[in-house]
Amino acid sequence: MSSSIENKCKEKGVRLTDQRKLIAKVMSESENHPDVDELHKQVSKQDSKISIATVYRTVKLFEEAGILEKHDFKGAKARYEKVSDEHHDHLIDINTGEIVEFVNEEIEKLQKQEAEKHGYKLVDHRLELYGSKIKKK
Amino acid sequence: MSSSIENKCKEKGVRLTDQRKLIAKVMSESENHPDVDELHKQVSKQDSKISIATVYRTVKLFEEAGILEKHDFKGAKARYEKVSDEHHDHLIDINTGEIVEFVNEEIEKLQKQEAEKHGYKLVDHRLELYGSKIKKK
DNA sequence: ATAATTGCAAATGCTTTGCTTGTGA
DNA sequence: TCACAAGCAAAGCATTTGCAATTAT
Repeated sequence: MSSSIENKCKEKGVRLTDQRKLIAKVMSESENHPDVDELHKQVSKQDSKISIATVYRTVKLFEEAGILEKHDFKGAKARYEKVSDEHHDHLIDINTGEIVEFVNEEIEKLQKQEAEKHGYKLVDHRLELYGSKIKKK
Repeated sequence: MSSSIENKCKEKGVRLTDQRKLIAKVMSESENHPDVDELHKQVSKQDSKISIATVYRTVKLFEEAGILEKHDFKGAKARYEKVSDEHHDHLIDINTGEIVEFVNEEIEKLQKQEAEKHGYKLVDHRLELYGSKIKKK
């Protein structure tokens, strides 16, 4: 069966090679925003010949096609996730690197207002929260 | 006379060399969040022998001493600004790279709440707005 | 005096690219 | 078929680092 990302490739007319199908599959199933190295490690399990250059080229291609989203979190390598229907921001665990996704309409609205206040149309934004787990007693 | 950053260096026991004094002076007077290359270009006007490596080492040192703040805005090289008394976030003009600083207590509060909602103590955050100027008619 | 700092060039880490061979539509 | 993609190694870019010479305290 074809992965959700593979389907998006078909919709967008992105040519499907074995390598791309594999990367699409791994990213479709991934829940943890892998970086390129991790992704390469994963796909290598199924195709030991796949080159890291191909992984780089593919994530870039998918990003430009609006299929993957790239994140440059503080002090870390670029990480990728599949684009989802609704926008969300990220809360990053500074101890484990674990990521929690969240949606906060109130903040979204205030951002737009803030930009307008300065005479700007809000085109894009980046909101990242960095925190440490509060331990339960 | 000594610049504001130079004074901070004295307070924090950071050894002052001619190169550091110069970088301190330029950054103290700078209003536009320069990247390392721009900064190197500026200081080179007064000391043509200063090395880019020294500029890199110095901004890093100043950052670790809490004197400068580093920003990795989307798709650009690292830019630096002097640490100011009150925290602020940034609105970046996607056409010119110009930066508008803003403070929004409401958003700050909501960020803290959002983190807590997920069981995290908010330790740090990054909020960047990217926009384009609305032209007046 | 002497531990820290500089300048230089080489090394690094991540990412991109040129080129030749291979392949999907 | 044949424009496009893959693999490899080399190149690119921002940044860091080893080392010998220099300097601040």
